[in-house]
Amino acid sequence: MQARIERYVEPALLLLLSEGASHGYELADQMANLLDVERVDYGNLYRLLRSLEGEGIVESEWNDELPGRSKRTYELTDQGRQLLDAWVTSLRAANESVSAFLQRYDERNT
Amino acid sequence: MQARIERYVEPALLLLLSEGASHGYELADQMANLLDVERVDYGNLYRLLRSLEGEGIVESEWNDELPGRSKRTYELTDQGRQLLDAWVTSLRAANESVSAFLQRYDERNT
DNA sequence: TTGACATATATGTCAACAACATATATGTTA
DNA sequence: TAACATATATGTTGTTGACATATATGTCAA
Repeated sequence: MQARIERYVEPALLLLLSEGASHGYELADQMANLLDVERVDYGNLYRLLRSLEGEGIVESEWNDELPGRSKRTYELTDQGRQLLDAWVTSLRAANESVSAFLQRYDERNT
Repeated sequence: MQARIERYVEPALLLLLSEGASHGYELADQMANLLDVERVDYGNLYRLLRSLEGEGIVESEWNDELPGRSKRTYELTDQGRQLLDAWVTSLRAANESVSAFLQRYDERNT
């Protein structure tokens, strides 16, 4: 039993990319840090990135200039920034709903 | 795109039952009110109730004393109360995670 | 120089969850 | 007696996330 926001990695991804372009492997680290979890699943993250690219939310290109092997670097599109804003609005509403829930619980368990 | 807590109806159900025994059809109304949604899906709610009964989280019995057709009335077990407590702990953590997320977003969008 | 490990990207599989449709029984009321 | 509300229940399906696996390349120590 573990309360979880459905598709939470998606807004986390958008937020991180809104702070600067990055690539999958690095995003996974940043996200684990942001969400305070052990680590996020690489496979699903890469799939999500490709899927978002298909929808015009992010854009990518291979980057060979950094040391190490080639990285596919992603950045947000304008549409992606809009989607992040929509997520934030929605997450605020969800958070208020949960706050109301917890308050109702606490009222009966003082 | 709609931020949603996974299995949110479950803790909502447990909270409502912790405030008093009830039956499925009535719980659906109370829950729509609690979660501030149009309405919850009856089918999935009844299935959830049966499933929770199988796990010893709730107990039920037919109640013919009220007017109208027979109702299967559910109440929480001790195990159910413990599960509610666990949900609350977990929801608090999730809420704090989302709060941190929103704060980080707001910092860059003042 | 090779073996072990970290970095980096990617696909395959599967169970669960929620959305939506449908079925059935019974009570109420116009 | 027809329409509607109450009440419980099962069937079906797409999406999501957990877990497993594959592949390529860079780094570093023995």
